Amino acid sequence: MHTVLIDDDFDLSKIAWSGQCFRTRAIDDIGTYRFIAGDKALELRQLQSTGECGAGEYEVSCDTEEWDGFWYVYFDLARSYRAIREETCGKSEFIDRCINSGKGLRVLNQQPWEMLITFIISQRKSMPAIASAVDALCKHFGKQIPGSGGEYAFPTPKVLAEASEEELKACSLGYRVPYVRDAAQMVESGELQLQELASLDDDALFDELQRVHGVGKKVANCVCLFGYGRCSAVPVDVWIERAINEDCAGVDPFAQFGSDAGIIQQYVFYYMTHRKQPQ
DNA sequence: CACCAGGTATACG
DNA sequence: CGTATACATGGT
Repeated sequence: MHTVLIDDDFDLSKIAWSGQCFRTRAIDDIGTYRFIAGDKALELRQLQSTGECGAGEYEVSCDTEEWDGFWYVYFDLARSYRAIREETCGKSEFIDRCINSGKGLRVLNQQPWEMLITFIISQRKSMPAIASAVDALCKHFGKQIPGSGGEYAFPTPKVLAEASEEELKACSLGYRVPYVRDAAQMVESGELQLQELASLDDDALFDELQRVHGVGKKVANCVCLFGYGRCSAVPVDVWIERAINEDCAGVDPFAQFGSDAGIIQQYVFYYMTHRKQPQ
């Protein structure tokens, strides 16, 4: 338990409900959030604000070593989101509106395995439904995380590869059960080496991921962006499609942002899913 | 209680 | 090649 100073955009609420991590919880009513990644859990809250967009002092539940070695990377704190906001400002009225609404967002660096399974599950599910299915999967198949307040780690490839169809079905995976099993078996057998894929270029990584049954363009892009830090990857789902068609006159607004396109996509996704207006 | 959800595989023409 | 359709199940 110690405090850290974060000198950049960092809005826990926006990060938590931005559709990239589904195991986050609001712990109390004073702004404490719990994030779970792999076999680690972290609680944190803002103590003091020193700037806009959530910059300031935060109390974190881990030690300095774990913060510097893991969570600093997880929260992508080496990147200046303020700089990205400033650089992109003024290029598009719509994008400006999205970024303004999502100020404080960050794109998290999560684990490829967890992203692969989570986004296979995500297809044709609402965000609350994704969260409950992933939760059920972790409770059924994950190890308890000591001192985490009863949280479970994300299950290993081995455990999911050996799980029965009935056990997986009990986690509300529906027709995705064979997808999850196949993915787990490919990883467990070594047919798909997630660690090795990190050395591939963006296009090769994108193609390799789609060898998995149930992984198409959208899920592959999510894994590239959220699991491998490929910030040029733009997952296009119904919300982004809607933004392109209804707010951008059918013209893709992301390509112009090059290696930051995936980050801009996240602001747009946040805007589209949080704006008060029935489409 | 219909309707839709951070899509994809498969079957057509 | 492009377009149409089935898919399981939970939130709202």
